[in-house]
Amino acid sequence: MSPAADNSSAMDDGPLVEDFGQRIGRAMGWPPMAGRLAGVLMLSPAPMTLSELQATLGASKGSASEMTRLLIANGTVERVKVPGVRQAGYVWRDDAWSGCLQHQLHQTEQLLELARTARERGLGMPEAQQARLRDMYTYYDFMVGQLRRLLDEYQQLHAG
Amino acid sequence: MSPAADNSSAMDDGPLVEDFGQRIGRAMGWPPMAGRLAGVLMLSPAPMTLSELQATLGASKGSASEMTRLLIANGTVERVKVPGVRQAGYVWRDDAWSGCLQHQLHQTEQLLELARTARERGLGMPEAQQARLRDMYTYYDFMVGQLRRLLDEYQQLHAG
DNA sequence: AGGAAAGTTCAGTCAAGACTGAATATTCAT
DNA sequence: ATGAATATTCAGTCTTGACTGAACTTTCCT
Repeated sequence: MSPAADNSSAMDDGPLVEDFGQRIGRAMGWPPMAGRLAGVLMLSPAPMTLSELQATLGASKGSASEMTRLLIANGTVERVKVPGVRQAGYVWRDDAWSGCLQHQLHQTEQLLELARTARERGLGMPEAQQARLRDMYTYYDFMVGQLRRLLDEYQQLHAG
Repeated sequence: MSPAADNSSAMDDGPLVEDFGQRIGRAMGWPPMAGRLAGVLMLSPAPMTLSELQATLGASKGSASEMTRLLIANGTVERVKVPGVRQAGYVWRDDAWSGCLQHQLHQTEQLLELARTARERGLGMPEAQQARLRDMYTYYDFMVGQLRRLLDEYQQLHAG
């Protein structure tokens, strides 16, 4: 956090952070800046304030704020407040990856929902087409069930 | 295919196809047009030619061509050729969804690779940061393993 | 072989969406 | 309560990437 935050040890993770940014960001469907932010926070030894993040990323205040909120919403970052210190700190969560998995599950659930309505709307169609829609439903149904299981399993492993 | 392809039964799946397009396309990281194409082919009773697709989608020739190739590369669509007929037909594959899962696995493998190099590059860092990079590696390692398993399992179920 | 139909490529145009920054709202030490 | 520090919002700008269409290459019937 502000007073003691000497990030000298993190010097020149730049390229690494950029890679993270581009690739994880894209994989998660985030804007690039969110990925870079994730990279920075993942490698920061201490919580960072908004303005430190802004400076490190070379981003605007608005961007830093919005991307931070996005990562919080996705469960990878946590906001910590120290009483007596005005500005909040942001940290990479220990259970960040379980948050990612949860996110993936959620997305898949949306598609299952889509498949369900599609199957219903397809009831008047010839059998061949209905079969296609049924396949889709079956697939997403399978995936949702399995991802739920994976999430459980991962959380078990990670609790110990 | 051309001569017999009377798509009248498919009339006004339009909205459904649009939904598919927007949502599946996005989920898979495809351009919207690829998603719409997937929707059209999934609901088509017979193989469709490039120009039929172009007309149905209201797209350009170039777009129809490139999006078709993209779906083929992703394993959801197949190109069928009938000798004596010049133009090729395009069909939604029966094992399309297993192709999607394969794609997801492949993407995750890329991230595992990223995590692996990150972990190596982080060897000089303080323990706390190394732990973060190890977590990331552990996560993707877990996911790759599990997705491989899921792919197997899904293919089993779908063979019968 | 010849050439017309089919398919691909890619430079250019256009639209979606990421980022900025200044205006606005909120917070909290005093 | 007050106001200075902190954070959010959003209209406008700029970047990225999707789509078009015409020029080019390939295919394969005759």
